[in-house]
Order: sequence, then C-alpha cells, then structure tokens
Amino acid sequence: MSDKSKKDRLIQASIKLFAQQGYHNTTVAEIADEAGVAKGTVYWYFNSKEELFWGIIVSGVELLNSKLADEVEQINKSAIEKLEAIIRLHLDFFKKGKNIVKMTQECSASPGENFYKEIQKLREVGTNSVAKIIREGQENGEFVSNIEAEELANFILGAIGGAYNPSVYELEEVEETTNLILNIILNGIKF
Amino acid sequence: MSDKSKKDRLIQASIKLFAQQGYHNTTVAEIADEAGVAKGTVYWYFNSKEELFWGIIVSGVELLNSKLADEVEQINKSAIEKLEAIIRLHLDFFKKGKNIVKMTQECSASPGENFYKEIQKLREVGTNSVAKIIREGQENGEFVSNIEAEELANFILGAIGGAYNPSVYELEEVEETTNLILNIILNGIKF
Amino acid sequence: MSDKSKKDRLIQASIKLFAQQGYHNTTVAEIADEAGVAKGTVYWYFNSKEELFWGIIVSGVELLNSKLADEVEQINKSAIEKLEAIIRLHLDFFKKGKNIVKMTQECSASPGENFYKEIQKLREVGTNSVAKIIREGQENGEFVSNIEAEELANFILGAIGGAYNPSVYELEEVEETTNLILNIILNGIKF
Amino acid sequence: MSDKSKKDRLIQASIKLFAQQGYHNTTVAEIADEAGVAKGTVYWYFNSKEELFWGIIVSGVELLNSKLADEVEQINKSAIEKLEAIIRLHLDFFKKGKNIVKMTQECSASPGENFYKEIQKLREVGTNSVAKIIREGQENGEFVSNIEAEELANFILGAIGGAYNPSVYELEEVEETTNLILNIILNGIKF
DNA sequence: AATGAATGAGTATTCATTCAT
DNA sequence: CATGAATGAATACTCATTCAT
Repeated sequence: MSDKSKKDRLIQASIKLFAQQGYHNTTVAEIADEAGVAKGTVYWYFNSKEELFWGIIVSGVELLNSKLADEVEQINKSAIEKLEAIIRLHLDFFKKGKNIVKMTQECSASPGENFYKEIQKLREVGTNSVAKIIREGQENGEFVSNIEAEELANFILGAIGGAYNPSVYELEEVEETTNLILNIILNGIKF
Repeated sequence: MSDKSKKDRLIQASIKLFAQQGYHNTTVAEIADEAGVAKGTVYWYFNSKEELFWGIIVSGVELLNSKLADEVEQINKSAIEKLEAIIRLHLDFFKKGKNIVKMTQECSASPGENFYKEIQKLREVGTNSVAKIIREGQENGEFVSNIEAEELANFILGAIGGAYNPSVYELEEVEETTNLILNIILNGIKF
Repeated sequence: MSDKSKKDRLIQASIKLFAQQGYHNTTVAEIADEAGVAKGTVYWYFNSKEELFWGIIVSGVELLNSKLADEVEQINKSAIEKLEAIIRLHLDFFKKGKNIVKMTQECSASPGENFYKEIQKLREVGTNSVAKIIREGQENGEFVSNIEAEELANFILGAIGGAYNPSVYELEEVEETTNLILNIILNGIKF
Repeated sequence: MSDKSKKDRLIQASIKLFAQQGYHNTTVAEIADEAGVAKGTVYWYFNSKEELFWGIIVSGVELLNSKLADEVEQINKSAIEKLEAIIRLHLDFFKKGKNIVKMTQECSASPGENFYKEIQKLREVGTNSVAKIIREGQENGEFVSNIEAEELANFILGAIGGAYNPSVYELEEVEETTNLILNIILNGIKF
C-alpha cells in the first residue's frame, strides 16, 4: 500500500491500465487490483468505469486547453511567438502525459461511446485557441492568408501530433524539437 | 436482399457499422442483420469478428500503400512532384473511404487489441514510402536536411490527416486542396 | 432433459422457483439450472428476469379474467348463479395454479417493483367483473343495496382469498367449498 | 434533525421507505439518509436490515394481537359483540398504521425470506383469537355451525382485508364501516 | 452453404455489513 | 455513541462462437 490516497491510487492505476490496454480491455477488477483496493472501493470514489475514464481525460485536456487559452491572451507577443509557445505546450503535454494522450486518442477514435462527441467539443476549444492566433497572424501580415484559419489550425495540430511518434522520437529535447517544428511550419520544407 | 454475394454484403455491412459505432459497440448479430444473413453465416466466411474487422482494414491500407509504393518508383518525377502525388493519394483515400479511415483510426488507438501492433507495421510501410521520397528530395537538394526523413514523413502525414477534418472541410475539391497543402508543406505559412 | 421445449421448461422452472423462493431470492442461474439449460438460453427466450416473471403472472391472471368476463356475459343466469360461478372459478384457479397465485400475491405486495402498478390494473379488471354482477343483483333485488358494488366486490374477493388458506384447507372439494362460501356470502353467519 | 432519538428516527424512516418502496428496493443507506444519521449508526441500534424490518412488523402485529386477545377474554359480551369489536380493531389498525400494514403484506408474500414463516405464526395468533370467538358463538347458537371455526376466521379476516382497499375506501368512518361489515358477515348480502 | 438455437465465459455494478477512528 | 470509508460476495445480462440440422 502506497501512502497516497486510495482515490489517487485508483486514478494512477486507471491511467496506466487504460493507456496500456485500452478502455474495453481493462476491467474494473484489474484497476482495483492494481491500485490495491477492493473492487467496491472504485465505486465509492467514482460512479462508473466510464466516469473514471472520462474524468481523467477531461482533467488532462482542460489543463492543456487553459494553458492554450492563456497563451492566446498574451499581449506583447507576436503571433509567431505565440505559435511557438503553443507547440511547446503540446510537446510538454505529450511528454508528461503520454498515457493520458493515449487515452485521448482512443476516445477520439471510438464512435459509439458516450464520450466520443464530448472529446470533439473539448478538442475544438483547443483548436479555436490556435485558430485565433493564426487569424491574428494573418491580419497583421505575419502569416499567409490563402487558407482558412480553422483549417490551418487543424493542419498544424495534426502535424504536431504526427511529429510526436513515440516509436521514432523520444522527445528528450522539447526546446529543440519545438524550434524544428516551428521552423518547418513557418518556412516549409523546400530548400 | 441485394444480389451481391453474401460475403460482399457482410463486408459492406461491417464497414458501415464499425465506422458508425466502433468495433466494440458493434455486435456480430447486428452485422448479420444489416447484411440480411443469419448470424452463423458470418462464421462461414470469416473466422472471427476480429478477422472481419481486420481484413477490411488491411485491404484498404494495403491498396493505399501499394499506390504509395508505385509513386516512389516513378522515374522522371521530382521529389516535389512525388510528394504532390502522395498528398493527392491520401486525400483520395480519405474521400472515397471515409468509413475505412474511421476504422483505421480506431485500430491505431486501441492498445490491447491484437491488431494494434499490426496496424503500426502497416502504417510504417506507408510512412517509409513517404520517407524515401523525402530522403530523395533531401539528397538532391529539393528539401531541407535539418530534420530526419522519417520524422518529417510523420509530420507531413499528420498534417495531411489534420487537414482532413470532415467537420471543417468536405473535400469536394481534391486537386485544389492538394495544392494548398503542398504549398504549405513546401513554403510554410510565413508570409 | 425432458422432451418439452426449452422455453416451456424455463417457464415451469420459473414458476416453481419464484413461488418457492420469491422473485428476489431466485436467481436467473438457478432457473436455468432447474430447467437444464445454460444461463444464456434464458435470454434467448426472454428479455429479462422481470419479463419472465411478469409474463407468467399476466398469462395466469388474464386467463382468469377472461373466464370472469365470460361469466358476466351469461344470459339466463341470475346474479346469484353468476356469483356462484365466480367463486368456483377462483377456487379452480387457486387449486390449479397454487404457484402462480403465490407469485401474484408477491407481485401485489411489492411496491417499488415495476409490476406493482400493473398487477393492480389487472386485478381491477377482475374486480370490475364481480362488481358488475353485484350491481346487476342489486338492481333486480337479489342483493342488498346499502353498500357500493365495488366495495362489496373487494369484500367478497378478499373473503374468497381468505377462505383459501392452504395450511387450513386443501381444497380437495371445489364444489363443496364453493357452496359453503356462497352460502355464507348470501346469508351470513348468523344462525 | 428532529429531537427524537436516533433509534426512533430510524424506525420512522424505515416504516416510510419500506412501505413506499418495499423491502428489497430500500437500502440501508437510504434509511440512514432519511433518518439523518450515518449508515454505520443503523448497526448500532439494529443488528441487520432484516431485524429492523422485522422488528417493526412484530411490534405492530403484536399490539393488534394483544388487543384481539383482550377482546376474547371479555366477559359479559356476546360473540357478536366481540366480533364487532374485532372488526373495529382491524379497521383502526388499517387506518393508523397504513404503512405497517403494507409491510405486513409484503412480509406475507415473500417466500424465501426468513420472516416469511414467522409472520404466518404471528398471523395465526390473531386468527386463533377470532376463531375462538367464532367457536364460542357457534356453541351458544349465535353463529351457524356448518363450517369450521378456523376456516371461518380466515374467511372473515380476508373479507375485512378486502374491504380495506385504499383506492376505493378512505376509511374515514371506522364506526360506520364496522357496522356495515358486521352486518354483511352476520346476515349476508342476499336481500 | 446456411441457419439460428444454444452456450458459458466474462463484467460492471450494488449493497449489507464491518471496523478503525 | 457515531461515523463513513472500505469491503467483497452476489447477480443480471451480453455476446462471440459453435454445431446439429
């Protein structure tokens, strides 16, 4: 028994198992076991397996979203600087919360689950922040204008996500990677 | 009852339901029902639900992969022209096979399933084709060299996937979109 | 394995166990076991434990109700003769369907269950038939009129139910008992 | 928080909830909640949910039984007068203790529960009192003799219970109702 | 080839009861 | 006395798979 609270232990066990095995292949019994508590205890702290899963997702994504929103509000920063910050925030999120990122991905790819639509809403919040920065940059002449801001935001976030490929890249150096990605987004890959 | 073979009807029903509801929320009974056959018949044509699901994925992704591979082999084409072709191939794939794309995404996001590792291998084949083109372009001076080809391939494929966001974009004009994406990848978004 | 259909065996097993042990103390597993089928088979024939229980009740009570209704429609019979027939029908029901009667009683005494209100409606149908006969008798001067027909119907049915007390009375002689009860209802117990 | 003792509050809460929802659909947690105490406190005053339920039944039925017994002992009263008193006692019980009556009914209809046999014994005590009066009346020529006293007691108690049908009858006038029922029992319904 | 009745392993959830504080 | 966190046995129901016909 760790000295952490049982609720905490349950959350940690859930993150680990959900990320490793996926939502459907993880049983409540396994989670309780991993956390070192009885099965019934799970239901003292959470109303359902779904709530346990979804609660973890929300807390992770909302934290990221709030940081993105803060960045948008920055005054005295160019759109490019904000874009750089946003890339860094994402890479940080990927690095610190690998398991939660996995859970988020499963969430987004599981139509038929209740949380499928919810995660889309949550994601849109983040995308909107990025789109706002893009629009800002387009208006003040920093960015090209021949593509819609929302579309471009999706493009950029997709690229960042693509760049984060655990098997290829272990993301030791967030700063360096941030600059690399920023550079490509800004200038392209043409020599 | 359509006059198509039962096997075909089962595959079509599966694609529809798996894409709509996800793997775990689609039952074999539903598939048989949608196809207009008895539940037992599913097992005459397929060994398991998993095989049915996975077979569809493989056929879709391998088709794309083979087209990508063909493109790599093209002689008399610059790396940029090949990259353009590859973007077009992806957008075509997204447009024609929305449902299979959905299935592929769920596949990639379902650790704990047997096909989780398989889809990664399959994806790698595609990524390798793209990486080969990138490397070609880096060697002949078309592309920048300060980033590894594999990494860049993931980045580009991620961006293409991000750009394909059904809610934002209905992908009516593959050619136009291809040029837009290509342009950004080559030249970046800086004005 | 009996040669009766599995559905039949499930119904018989349910009647036996529900009557002996009550709804809440009978598990689906026990029923399947008693019927000699697998647990899943229960759900091939019935949608839920509740449906299995309730279906048995309904079929029993509706059969009784339809016989009661037929009796009301009899022409060429005095109200007293109809009353006699009704007593006989109830005693018959008690004798043939002891177990179903038990289930019905549990049903009526279990507030909080979905079927609690339903059984009241079902019972009312029977009571209305009896009340109709009472009213008929009151109108043509066969019965006293100083008490409402509905009330009297409940009184009579309660009395019949009270008279049927398995521990006291084994109901071997339906005809004899019918006459006894009818006599008391008509003439009272005063010497 | 009322100023009544916690034990009292628990009993009142139990009566309310058991009557409304039934034994199986009422949880110990709900009772504690309704009484405004912690769940564990229930087990300070009662050994189990069953004991709590059963204790209430017993106290109610024993009170009625003792009054019935007192009535039997009355000297200087005819059997008819005693019968009248007994009807009044039942109607009083029905009126004052609606909820406990409901609990009693559930009790009697729940085979498989430990208290199922107990309530039968308890009921028999009451029935015996009534049977004693019947026998008395039969011996001194007040009542007809062609039916066994126990049987007749059940018949009468069933009728009284039937007459008490909350939906039909609100039992405002115990005296009036008593006379009505007595009259029918004594003289029957034949005009 | 095709059917659909039958199977039974697997799982989320409930809730009476306990006990350290 | 009182609490409420913790327990774990118990259970209805699902569904991929099988197989006799």
